Amino acid sequence: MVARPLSFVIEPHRVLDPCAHCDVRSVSVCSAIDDRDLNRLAEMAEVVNVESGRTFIDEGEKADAFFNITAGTARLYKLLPDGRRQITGFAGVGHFLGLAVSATYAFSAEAVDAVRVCRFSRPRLRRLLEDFPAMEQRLLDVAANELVAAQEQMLLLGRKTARERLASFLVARSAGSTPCGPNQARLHLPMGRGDIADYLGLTIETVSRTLTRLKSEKLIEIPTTTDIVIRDRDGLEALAGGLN
Amino acid sequence: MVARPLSFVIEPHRVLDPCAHCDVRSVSVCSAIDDRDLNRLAEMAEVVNVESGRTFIDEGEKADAFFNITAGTARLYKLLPDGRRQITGFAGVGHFLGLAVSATYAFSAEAVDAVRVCRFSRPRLRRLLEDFPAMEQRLLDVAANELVAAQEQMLLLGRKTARERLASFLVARSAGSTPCGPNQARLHLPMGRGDIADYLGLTIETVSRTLTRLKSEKLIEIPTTTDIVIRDRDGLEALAGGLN
DNA sequence: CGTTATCTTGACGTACATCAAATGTCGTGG
DNA sequence: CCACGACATTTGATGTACGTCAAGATAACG
Repeated sequence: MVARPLSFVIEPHRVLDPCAHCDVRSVSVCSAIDDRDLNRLAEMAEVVNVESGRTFIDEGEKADAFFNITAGTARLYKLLPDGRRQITGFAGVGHFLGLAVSATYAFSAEAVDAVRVCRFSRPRLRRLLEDFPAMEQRLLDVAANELVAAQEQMLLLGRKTARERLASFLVARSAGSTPCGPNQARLHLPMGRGDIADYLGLTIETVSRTLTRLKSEKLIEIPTTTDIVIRDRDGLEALAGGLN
Repeated sequence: MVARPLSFVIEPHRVLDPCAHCDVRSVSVCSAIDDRDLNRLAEMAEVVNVESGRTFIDEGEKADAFFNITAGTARLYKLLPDGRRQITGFAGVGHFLGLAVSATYAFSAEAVDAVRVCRFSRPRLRRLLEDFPAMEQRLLDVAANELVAAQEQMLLLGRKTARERLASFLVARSAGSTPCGPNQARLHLPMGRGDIADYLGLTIETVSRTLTRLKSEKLIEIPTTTDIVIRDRDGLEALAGGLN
């Protein structure tokens, strides 16, 4: 596979008023725009498909666009010169990316699986925001929520044990997943162990060992590497919160 | 020292139009409000003095106010039930606090030294924001900047060594401090070793040891425990960035 | 100028990292 | 369908950076 300058496929709009038919709008910042103004949003949006593993935001590059994820999951990360990586978050459907004041991106983003994004040019979105304060307010809410999540993650990275980190990760992921029985849930992990490790500030080996330990303690089951069943949600939550 | 329900002193405004004479306005979000509208801001602001060590925001409590720091430094932190503490940031003059969507505060805030804050009731500030989109935009910028800082801190907590953490901390603190010679700077640390430890995800002992090591390596000097001189800013920055 | 909190230094322990190998998973082609 | 190779995950043996426990040394304070 050869790296090419333009590494993703751009799909020109084929339908009229694509935003009106967007099934992701309800969970994204776009819901702040009224139905009758959707065409203004649509004409500046560009649908981009990013295949698994491809980078679509590069830390340090000129930040000329915002992104809204409409399918798949992306990992957001920062690197140290020697290759150490910290994943700062996983961005799923409805997630808004690129909220930077600076002229360059502060992080990189890569597709974990097949990702589709709506791409907005920065200056055009800026202008849109001036006309639609509701959208700006919505963005402020999003940013405030991310800030809260970031603080929670700092607590995890700075003060929790490996076991507590994994428990926290699974509990957080289980929010909005299919509950299968009382005190239980089944969840799918699109990212590999390496991603989980770099998200939790651990190594692959420690993640693996800790998961098998949680399994032996009957807190979880691991039917496949990418699917995990929470057997004892309360126990896991207690662990995540620092008890035990 | 007995804890009392109302643990800080409220100073009623004595001057007319206090915001107009506020020497902190230029570095705070309040600068987004036009001179002629300042009275609207002033009538909802309340100056509060918080003495050293006092808590003025309690994680989990009802979030009924925003704060703007006008003097001193506060530590923002989260606790685990067994007492483990992670300081998520130090808030200095001009810093805006309380940007939470949720009904309760996501963190606690304590005065490191003597702190003075402007306190705004939440509903009233919300109404003000509706009338002044410039203020809202300013808040969005603030939030975006904090998000960038939070991601940087996640990289620090998840992937940097103790030596790199201290170097990063000192370099970050030296931004905007008095430069005393080329490649040098003098900086004051209002917080103790325990605060630094809880901010960097380390223990007091490791912070102390690492500082003395940086001193022995001629990267810094430690004239007093609360004042540090950076002798080799480039070396410290390289270390902070993960080189060496 | 004692008293107490904070900081530093030392000796030792441990949770997690590192290194290494075995096992499992999945796509590809015979 | 099965054999093969590439890669991800698990498991094991060992190392180490940082934590813990315990004194001293400084600094802060009445």
